[in-house]
Amino acid sequence: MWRCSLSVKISLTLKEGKYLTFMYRRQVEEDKKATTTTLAKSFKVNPATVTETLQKLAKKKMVDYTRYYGAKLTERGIIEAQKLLRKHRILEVLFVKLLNFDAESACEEAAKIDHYCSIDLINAICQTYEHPDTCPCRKKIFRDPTCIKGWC
Amino acid sequence: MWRCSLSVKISLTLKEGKYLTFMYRRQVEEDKKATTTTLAKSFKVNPATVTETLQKLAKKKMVDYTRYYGAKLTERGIIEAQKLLRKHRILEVLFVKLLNFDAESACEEAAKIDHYCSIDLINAICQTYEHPDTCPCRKKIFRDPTCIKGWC
DNA sequence: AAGCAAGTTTAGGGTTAACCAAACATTTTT
DNA sequence: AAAAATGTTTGGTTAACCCTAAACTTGCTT
Repeated sequence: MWRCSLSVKISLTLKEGKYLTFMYRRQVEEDKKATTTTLAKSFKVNPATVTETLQKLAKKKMVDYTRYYGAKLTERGIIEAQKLLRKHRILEVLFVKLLNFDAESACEEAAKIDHYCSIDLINAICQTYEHPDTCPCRKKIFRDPTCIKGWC
Repeated sequence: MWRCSLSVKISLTLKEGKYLTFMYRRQVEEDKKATTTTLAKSFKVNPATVTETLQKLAKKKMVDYTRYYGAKLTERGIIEAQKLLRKHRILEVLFVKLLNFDAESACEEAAKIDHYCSIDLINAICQTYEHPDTCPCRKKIFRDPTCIKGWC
């Protein structure tokens, strides 16, 4: 949830968020393109559904979408994806460190709730675990400037 | 998510779950009735919406609903409400003990995600905190028979 | 360069979960 | 027994998902 220059609140639906993080992993972390078909297979939906969601994300300025070519995350899209991935990965850290979950279960459980967790909650966990910079499977956890390290 | 005798999966929507726990607190913990108006005010919705939801809960055998009289949780409704309240309160324990949240913030954060948390996750937290029997505001946390205490 | 296959989009739907307003029905209160 | 309060029905709306089938691009192949 953020505001653009004209103070219009824009928020992402659950699936939109999932698409964004999926695209981020592909585009930024793996330098591969996420095609309509890739997304469709991955989310087990009809390609038409992917196109629809991509167009919605384009309306929200999260991706640059070109018909038949594909979609690329915008600056905003990248920021949102990083926020979501941060939530996801901080939760994974919690589940592994506190509950001794293996990385895979941690990921599954995190995926169920990451979208619904507030930033405050995530920041509190982040602080408790001393601002970890990687998740259990070594992927990067992005910094949130409002989540400040204690000055000790 | 459970099955009735004919193996038909029945699950509760987010709001249905919220109604159930609200009614439980009223009916069982406070011995007051939850009227349509009470629910409508509490959830800030039109009374018509409450009636609709109550009827859906009745179809799912979670409440006994009588027009103009009101609704009472059934045995199943009580069980479901207890499961949900258990999730909610275990999360509260986590947030207070691990993150030093105050009881109120813990409740708010728990409310955002309790519905989406799996039983496995909740049980793991429950075990980590040694099967607490009360939440931060002293309300009862119900036992889940599948959440076994370590035999040490 | 033309044609075809693979991939993608459009068009037109469908479902479910939440809502609401207004008219109507029932209780309760006075 | 009216009036007031409360509850329900009716007939919508919106948003988030999803789908099939037909039409369209694009790029590859010959």
